[in-house]
Amino acid sequence: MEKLGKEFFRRKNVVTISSELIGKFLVTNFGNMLTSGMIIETEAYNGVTDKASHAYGGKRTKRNEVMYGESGISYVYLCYGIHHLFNIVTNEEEIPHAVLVRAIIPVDGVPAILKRRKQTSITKKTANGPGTVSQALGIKTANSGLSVIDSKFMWVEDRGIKFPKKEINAGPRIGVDYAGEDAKLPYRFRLSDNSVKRIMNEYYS
DNA sequence: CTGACGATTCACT
DNA sequence: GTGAATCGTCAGC
Repeated sequence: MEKLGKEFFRRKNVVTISSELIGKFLVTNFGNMLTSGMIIETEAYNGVTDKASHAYGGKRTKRNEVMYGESGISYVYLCYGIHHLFNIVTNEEEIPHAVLVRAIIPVDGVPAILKRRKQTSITKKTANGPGTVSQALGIKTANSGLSVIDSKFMWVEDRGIKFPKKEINAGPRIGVDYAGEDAKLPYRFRLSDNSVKRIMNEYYS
C-alpha cells in the first residue's frame, strides 16, 4: 500500500493518468473520520485545447485558478447549485490539466459514508456519480486547492490491485455535449461492470 | 448589478 | 425517459 506522489500526477499525459487511477483508492480524513473508496470511473480534461475543460482557451477565473497550480492539487467546484465535483490537477504548473473522479466503490469508513449519503446500506448507487462521490467522502468546494500529495485530509493510495486492460473501458465523456467534437473523445474510463460486480460482492455480499 | 446556466441527482411515470 | 431542485460563478451591461 503506497501513497501516490507528485511523480504520478506530474506526468504530461492526463489521459494516461486518468486511466491509471482506475483501481486506486481515494481516501479522505475529515473530522477524524477516515473514508475511502476504489476509483472505478474517471474523466480526463486536457487543458486549454479541450473545449469541455473549464480552462479551454486559457480561461482563468477565481474558481478555476487552482487548475493552473501544481500537480496533485484538488479542484472542487459546485455544479447545478447542489453538487460538489472533485478533480485532481495534473501536469506542471501553468498547464491546467485535471482528472474528474466520477465513481468509487466505498471501502473504508462505511458508517460515515452511509450517514453522509443518508442511506442504510451500500449499493452500486452509493457513489456512482461525481456528485455522490464527493458527498460520500465529505469533499466540499471549500476543499478546493488542497493537495492530495501533502494534505493530511485527502490522498490517493495504490493498494496493489491491477486490472487487465480489457477490464478498463474508454468512451466519450458525460454531460459535455456543448464541447462539439471534443465531446466525442474517449477520455472517460470505467472499470467493467463485471469487475465492479465482483468487487461489490467481495465487500458487501 | 443582473440574469443565464451548469463536467448532476433523484423521484416519478 | 422526463423534469425539478438550487446557487455560485461569470459575462455583460
